[in-house]
Amino acid sequence: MSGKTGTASSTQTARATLVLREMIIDGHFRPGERIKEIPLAMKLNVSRIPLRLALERLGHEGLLEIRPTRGFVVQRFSTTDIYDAIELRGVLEGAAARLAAERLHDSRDLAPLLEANGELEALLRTGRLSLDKFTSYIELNARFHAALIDLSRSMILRRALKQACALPFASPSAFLLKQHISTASKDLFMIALDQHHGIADAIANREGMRADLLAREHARLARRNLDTALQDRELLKVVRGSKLIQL
Amino acid sequence: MSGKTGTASSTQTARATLVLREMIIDGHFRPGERIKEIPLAMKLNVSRIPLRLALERLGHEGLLEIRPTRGFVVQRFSTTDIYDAIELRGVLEGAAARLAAERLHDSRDLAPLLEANGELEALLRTGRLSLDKFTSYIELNARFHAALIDLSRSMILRRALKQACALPFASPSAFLLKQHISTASKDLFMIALDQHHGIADAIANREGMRADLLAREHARLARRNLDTALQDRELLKVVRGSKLIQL
DNA sequence: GACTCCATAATTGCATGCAAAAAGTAGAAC
DNA sequence: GTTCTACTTTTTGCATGCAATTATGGAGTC
Repeated sequence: MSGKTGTASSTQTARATLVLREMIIDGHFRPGERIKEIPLAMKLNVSRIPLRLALERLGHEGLLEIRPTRGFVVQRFSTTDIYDAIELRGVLEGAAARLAAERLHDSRDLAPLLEANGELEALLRTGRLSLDKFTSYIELNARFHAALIDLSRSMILRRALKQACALPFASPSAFLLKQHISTASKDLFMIALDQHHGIADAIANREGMRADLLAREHARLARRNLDTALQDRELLKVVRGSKLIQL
Repeated sequence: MSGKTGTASSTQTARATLVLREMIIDGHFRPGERIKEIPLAMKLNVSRIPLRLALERLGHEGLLEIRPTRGFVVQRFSTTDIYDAIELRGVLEGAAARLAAERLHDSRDLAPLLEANGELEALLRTGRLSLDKFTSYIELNARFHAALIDLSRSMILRRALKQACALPFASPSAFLLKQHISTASKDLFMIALDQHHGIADAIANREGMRADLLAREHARLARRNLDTALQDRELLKVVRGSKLIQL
């Protein structure tokens, strides 16, 4: 009668964190709402201890506000917050790109970055984007960004970037929507890829400043996508975490 | 017989977090050492639940590494990590300064920043630095940095900066040591103050780029202090968190 | 009608004990 | 001498129940 409800994960805490994160992002709670442990624990079929740990984690991720001895409250985000979260990612990825340029020893280390770019290029060349190509795109894009932070060789920066990307609308693929495929957005993919090439080139030439600026500008592409989404209410509905945004 | 051992704080978790943080920073554990809950709980006079929560928090601060279902391990830092942590703070404060410049509406909002600078100036003018003047310096310096992040009007950036400064050697006053007072370091204080003025001036004139670069360079002063400390083993011993550094 | 104060209800904080998983250990087979 | 395996020990994960804290509602007072 316990937690055999399908979602297989090693511990109750991990399970609760996963489920609760999705619930919050999907808007099952009102922003500003205080979360009550006991009813929620019953709903999630876990006891209060793992639930508490899950709440704590989501608090550190930024989805919940931690009020000592007074529970957890669902965080509220303004559009400015979202701009700032994207800008923050840009600043951090910019720093990573600069460090990558400054710390590059062997140009062979660039391989993962160049590979991701190569595959992205191949993907975009093959005519229209289908749905599964879109999925591949997201995955390859993630690989590029992972390779970039690897090149920075900075544990500190990696931690900070991971933290920044924990917010659902801050990740590199936050505003890449299936719905965009058919519209006039292939241009944006090409621009993004060009920026990828630029970043790789800058790092290869040890042009730290250029790499920094390009990476920042690259992040601002997400901002443009956000603007598109914000103008179209229907589109905004499918954006992950949009329920947490108060316009 | 319970936790009436003096250290008054609202909850067991808060108490445990406080004490444990100091223990880790003071080097009561070896970097890389796995922390065992039960003995530690007995040592701290708390049960395992609040201890677990404290461990979790310190994990998110970056002092501990979280290994799911395999406990917590004391984080190990290289000198590069410390440089990176300082650089990260510089990048974030730079972004804050730039946003402050871009978002400044009313120049009267600069008051807290200018006030802190004014008092710092007065403090440095009055002859030699005594010990309590040094304490005031640290406090005023903190006020300046708090005012800066306030001016950025960015909750996101504030969160990120707070997270970055959680590491003991990343905070703005990390390498300001009592031991520095008498040595040839008044110059550094004056340089720091000059940078403060420059940042305030840049913000007042809405020169975002200048504010950004000055704030970054300002953070690098900490790096210089770090270099001084690294060259002198005796000095390094009194640096907060130095036991976590493996040379 | 607003305010204070108190009683009651709701909610979080925590200790204990047990179960499950991981780490460590010894012995046997190769 | 090495590797695999079974067993023991250690350690983490979690549910329950109780204590302490905080919110709530209502009576009394100004």
